[in-house]
Parts: sequence; structure tokens; C-alpha cells
Amino acid sequence: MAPMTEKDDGLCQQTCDHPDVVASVRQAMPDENQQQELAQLFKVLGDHTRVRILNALYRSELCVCDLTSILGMNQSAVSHQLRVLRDAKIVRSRKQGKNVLYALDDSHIAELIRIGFEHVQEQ
Amino acid sequence: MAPMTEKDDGLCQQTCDHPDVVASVRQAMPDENQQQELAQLFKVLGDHTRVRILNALYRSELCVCDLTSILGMNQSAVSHQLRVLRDAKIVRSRKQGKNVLYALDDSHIAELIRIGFEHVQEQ
DNA sequence: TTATCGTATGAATAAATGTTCATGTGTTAA
DNA sequence: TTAACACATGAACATTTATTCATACGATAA
Repeated sequence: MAPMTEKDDGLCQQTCDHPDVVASVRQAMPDENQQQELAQLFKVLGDHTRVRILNALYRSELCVCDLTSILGMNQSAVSHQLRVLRDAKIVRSRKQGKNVLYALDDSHIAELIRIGFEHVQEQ
Repeated sequence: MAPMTEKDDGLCQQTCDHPDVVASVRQAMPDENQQQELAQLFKVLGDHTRVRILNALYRSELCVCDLTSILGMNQSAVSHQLRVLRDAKIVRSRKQGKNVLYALDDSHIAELIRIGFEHVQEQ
């Protein structure tokens, strides 16, 4: 095996700051803005109330008061969280008469929830 | 189509709190503890520094000072975030002499990052 | 118009969280 | 033993954030 590109052995034995690995990893790192956006996406997903909202919308398009009933919490709190989810392009909304119906915006979101559940169920 | 189990039309036209849909969704909702854990998982993933750490570990097993160098930040801050990732079972660590090498613990994590990137790149 | 219903939103409060500073622990080398 | 290095961690501070309260907006019905 090529000694310069090898990474798993000989790391940080004498000099901790191993220049080869550090340089190659640094070069392979994604764009900072995209990492920021990725962190923002996960941050929005990382709330109990919002996870519950998404799990409900996973089953059916729902209006705010239905969500409020299902979650058993304040309508204002639900609306605030829906705003966060809307701003993050995780859910979309459409008006129907006096109501506003919410749904998952993107198929990626359902996939993230599914894989996330797989992870926590294995722990 | 059966009118009772239908959900997309006739929702919340007169009575907002539509009992059928609300009941079926409520019944299909996952366990509260699992939703809490899922939210916790996403919350840990939802930080810029931790996303950068995971992207680095995605490429190679690394010790703390390498990570510190790659991220260009305080060693203490990196260690604090590694602790959070360790507690969440997202990374694992092993000692090698004076160093501690960190790596991604679970293949689900890499998948979450990959799908998350797909999502943000489409926006 | 007026009243009511469904929803949105600003302000305020309390709680959670990321970073820095200082220090402690454990391992290696002298 | 002593010194140096890699890493961990508690405390403090500043910032973010989720919920509640009150209120405003928009659509429908009377």
C-alpha cells in the first residue's frame, strides 16, 4: 500500500498533526455554505414538536387545528413551528377556505425520518 | 373510494377538527419516546461544527488535534463537541498511545449526511 | 357591516446550547 | 521524578430558541 495516502496506521504516533491526512481531508471537505445549510436542515428537524408534526404529515395532509388536536398543544406553538418548517422548505402549505393545509414538501424529508428511525431503533 | 378513510378532500370544510383523519393519524403516530430520540439525533446533527467534524471523519479516522487543525478552532471546543457526538453514539473513539482516534460509529449517519446534502443541493 | 372561525405573529420569558478560559487527567519521553 | 503532550471537563458567558400570551389578519356566515 502506498505510504503517503495511507491513513489508518501510523497516524499521530510522533507528530500528532499528521500533514498528509490533514491536507487530504481538508481538501475533500465540502463547501462551508453547504455544510452550514446541512446543519440548519438538521437543526430544524431536531425538535420534538417538529418531529411530531412531520410524523403526522407523513400520514396525511392536515390543517393547523387538526395538528393542534393531534399534538395536544397550543395552536400558537404549532403555528410557530410550522413557520420554521415552512421557512426551511420542509413542509408546504396551501389555503382551502378558512383553513391552511400542510404537507411534507420533499421526499428527502420522509427518507431522513425513515433512516433516522432505523438508527434509533437499533440502539 | 371509501368516504370515511379518504383524507385529501373535504378536510376541515365545515368542522375543522375532522375526527376521522385526526383519529387515524393519531393512531398511526410512532411512540413518543422514539420520536424524542429521533429529535435528539437530529439535534446533535444540527450544528455547524459537528457537521464539519462528521464530514472530516467521513473521509478518515482522525485524532483530536488533526480535527482541531482541520476545523481551525479551539481544541476545547472540538473535544466538547466530540463528547456530544460520542454520547449520541454517532462517533466512536479508541486510544492509540497519547492520541484518541475518532471515527463514524454507524453507517446510518453517513446515509443521513448524504441524503441531507442531496436535499440542500436541490434548493 | 358585524361576528366568528382558523391561522399568523410580535413580545416576553425561561430553558437550552456553543464557545472560551482555566484546569485536570493520563500517557510518553527524558 | 519531572516535563511535555494529547485530550477531557467544569464554570461562566453570550446567544439561540420553544412556548405562552395577547393580538392581528383574512375568510366565511349572518
